[in-house]
Amino acid sequence: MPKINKTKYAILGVLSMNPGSGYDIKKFCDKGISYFWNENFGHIYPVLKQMEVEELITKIAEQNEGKPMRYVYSITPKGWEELTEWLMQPPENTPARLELLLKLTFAKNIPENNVIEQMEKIKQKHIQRLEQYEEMEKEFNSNEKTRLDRGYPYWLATLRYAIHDARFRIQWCEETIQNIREHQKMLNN
Amino acid sequence: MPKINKTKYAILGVLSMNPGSGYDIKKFCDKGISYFWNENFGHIYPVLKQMEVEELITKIAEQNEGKPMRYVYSITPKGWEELTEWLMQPPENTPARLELLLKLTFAKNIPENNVIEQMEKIKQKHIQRLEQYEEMEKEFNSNEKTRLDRGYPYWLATLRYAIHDARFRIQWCEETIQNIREHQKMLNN
DNA sequence: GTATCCATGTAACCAGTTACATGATTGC
DNA sequence: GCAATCATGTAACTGGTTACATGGATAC
Repeated sequence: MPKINKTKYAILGVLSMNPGSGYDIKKFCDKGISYFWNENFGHIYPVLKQMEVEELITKIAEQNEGKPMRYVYSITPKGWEELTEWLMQPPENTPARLELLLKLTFAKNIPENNVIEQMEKIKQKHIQRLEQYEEMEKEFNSNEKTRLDRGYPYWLATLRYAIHDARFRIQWCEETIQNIREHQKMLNN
Repeated sequence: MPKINKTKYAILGVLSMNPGSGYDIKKFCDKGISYFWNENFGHIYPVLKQMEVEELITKIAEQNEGKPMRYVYSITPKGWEELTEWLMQPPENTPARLELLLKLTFAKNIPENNVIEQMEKIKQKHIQRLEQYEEMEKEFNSNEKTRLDRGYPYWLATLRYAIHDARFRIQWCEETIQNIREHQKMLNN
C-alpha cells in the first residue's frame, strides 16, 4: 500500500471543529497541537486545493475591508465521512527514526564528556517542557466548561501523554548520565 | 537549511563498527536497532553509491563460490571525520507527527467504545514490547564482556529508553481508558 | 522604523517508500 | 515443494520542506 497523506486528515479534523482558512489551520497546529503534530503552508495550501476537487471541503471567499483576502473552508458531508472512517481505523505506526538514539549507538567514538553535556542539555529542555505542560494542565482542569465537553478526556489524554513523555525522558537522561559516569570510573580502576 | 540525509550517518555508523555490504547494513538495522531506527534497500543502495563518490566509504567486490556477488564497504578516514563531526553535534529534532494523538484530538466524533478498544489494543502491544525489552536487558547485562566495552552505557541507554517508553505508554493507556469511562459516567448522570 | 501578524500561494527540491526484477542456496 | 535467506539494484512516486514572492495592517 502507498504512503498516505496525513495532512488531509489533520485538515479534516481541524475543519470539523470550525470552518477556517489555510492560515487558521496552520495557526491551530502551531498553537494547539505542535508538540505532537506539525504542518506547514507549503503543504497545506496545495492539499486544500486538492481536497476541494475531491469535494471533501468547500471554499467561500471572504473580503474584509482593508484586510487581505481570506478563503474559508468548511467540511462537507463527504469530508465528515472520510474523517470518521479514518478515526475508526487503528493508527498506522510509521517506522521510528530517533536521531538521538542513533547517535548514542555510535557514541563511543566521541569523548564521554561531550555526550554527557548533550544529555544534560536535553534534560534541561524536557524540564522546561514539563513545566509548560503542567501549567497547561492546571489551566485546562480549572475551566469548568471544558470538563463538560464530550472531548474533555481526549484533550486531557494528549496533554497527559506529553507530561508522561517529558517525565520519562528526564528520568532517562539522569539515569544515562549516571551510567556513563559509573562506567567511566569502572574502566579507570 | 535543507533537509539532511540521515541515512548517510546511519550507514557511516554501522560501517564504523564493521565493514559490510548494503545487505548487512539493512540486517543490522532490522535486527539490532529497528525499535528506534529503520532503513530500506531502496534508499541504502543509492546512498552507498553516492557516498563512494564522496569518498566517505570504499568498495571491495567479494565473490564466494556459488553465492551471489557481495560488495563490502569500509569507512574511510574522511568518513570517520564526517561521522564524529555529526556525533558531536546536538541531534536535530524533527517536527513531531504522532498520529494516535491527532486521532484522539478529534475522537469525540466517534463512539467512545471504539476509542477504548483501540487504546486497549495499543496497551497490549506495549506490554509485549516491554517484555521483549526486559528480556533483552537481562541477556545484555548477563554478558560479562559487553560490560567492559566502552560502548556499554550507550547500548544500555538505547534499551533503557525503549523500556521507559513502553512503560509510560502502558500507564498512559490505562489512565486514558479510565478517564474516558469516568467522563462517560459523569455525563450520564 | 521595525518587527510581527494577517494572508495566499508557487517552484524547486529531496528524502524516503513501494514495487518490480532476478536468481541461487538453505532449511523444513 | 515451499519459504526464507542471501544479495543487488532500478524506477516511479509522493509526502513534506524550504525558499521565494507579495503586500497591507498593527503594535511597540
